[in-house]
Amino acid sequence: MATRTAIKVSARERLLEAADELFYQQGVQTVGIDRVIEHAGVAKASLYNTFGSKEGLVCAYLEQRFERARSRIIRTLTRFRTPREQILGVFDALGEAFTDPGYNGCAFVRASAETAEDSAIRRTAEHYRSWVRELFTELATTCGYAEPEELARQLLLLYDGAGQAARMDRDPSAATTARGAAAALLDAAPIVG
Amino acid sequence: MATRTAIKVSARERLLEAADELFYQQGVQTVGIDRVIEHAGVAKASLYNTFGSKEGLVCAYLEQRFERARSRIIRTLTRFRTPREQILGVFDALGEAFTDPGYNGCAFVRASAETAEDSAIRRTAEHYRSWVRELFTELATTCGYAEPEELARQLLLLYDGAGQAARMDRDPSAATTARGAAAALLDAAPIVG
DNA sequence: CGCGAATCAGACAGACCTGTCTAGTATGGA
DNA sequence: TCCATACTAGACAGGTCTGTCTGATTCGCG
Repeated sequence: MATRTAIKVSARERLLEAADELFYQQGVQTVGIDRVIEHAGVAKASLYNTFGSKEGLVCAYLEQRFERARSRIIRTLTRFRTPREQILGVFDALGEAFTDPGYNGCAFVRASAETAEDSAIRRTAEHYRSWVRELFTELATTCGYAEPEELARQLLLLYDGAGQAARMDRDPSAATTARGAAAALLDAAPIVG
Repeated sequence: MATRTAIKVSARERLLEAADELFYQQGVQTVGIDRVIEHAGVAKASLYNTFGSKEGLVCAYLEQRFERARSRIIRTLTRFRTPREQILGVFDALGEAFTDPGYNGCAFVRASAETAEDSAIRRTAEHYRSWVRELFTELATTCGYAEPEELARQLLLLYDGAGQAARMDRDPSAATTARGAAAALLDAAPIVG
């Protein structure tokens, strides 16, 4: 092996892990650089050499979250065959995430809420958001619904709302509630032809 | 008149107005005390005499928001007669709020996202949230639905999700989308007896 | 061995934060 | 006229923040 990565974890990886824990639990504004490097056991210079700035670290943290969320959802989708089951499966994946005792809401929504209008952080959050929307749109199109975009928008409302409720009410069953509502919307939506 | 309030606006009112603009647009963590008092044209001592701390000011700002949101919703409800129309009317009131060019998401959600777990700010946000949920529950009960609590939870998901979408996608039509989804849920939900 | 890259430890600058305190000013009512 | 109340202006303390910089140390690799 080239650089014994199995034994010694790189500063980059330790920083990302610490950022994930601290930023997600306590918020990207509340947590300072010093807390992150202390938790990671890494020198401050390493952080600035690797990520350039705090904003760079926050974006890397969000991108890592995005990759994980995406692979979790895609993995769930493979368990179902029909697009209708797959749409509802997205809410199952959400429910899985909610059962994590450390669940603290959608990382992208929260980071965006803490950040100014035109930042790179906002753009990263929007990237995730449009991915979910397009996923719903594709699945709804495959189902043969007459207005897949509008249906996808409705499903996204449930998706967002479930994350909100799970956090603010500390109630993981919000995913089940959202799943039930989604099923009702799918039943009610007009099919093409 | 006792203290000529018509001519000179009190420090308290000016502070609340400045807090509303700055905290809502830019976030309660981002905006510092100095910016608030400068924008209000008020001495720092007046802030601490009136509200005790920054947290006190933030809570007062949120309570003012709560009162305004509540009266806006109640005003909208009086325009409709049946409880079903009133449920959908809540989403009309939401749409009104979204058309404000300064709309920047649900103030309670955002303040909560920026704040630690056990703060008075969180409690104020939860207060608002439970009010909305109870309103939906009462209206759903009056409609005669078999499971008004579950239906109210579903409607709250749409309510939350609409605020989220309106902010992140800068799309006021999220209220219309949510209204349409709510109508579908009302049509699909079982009636008692 | 010796080089170079990665990393560590921590001082430092400069800005901003909340909250306290002193001192001065305006004004309405007794 | 005098006093209480409400307010203004701003210095100050003590802390935290981001980001830079210096110098030492580790370690894989030729």
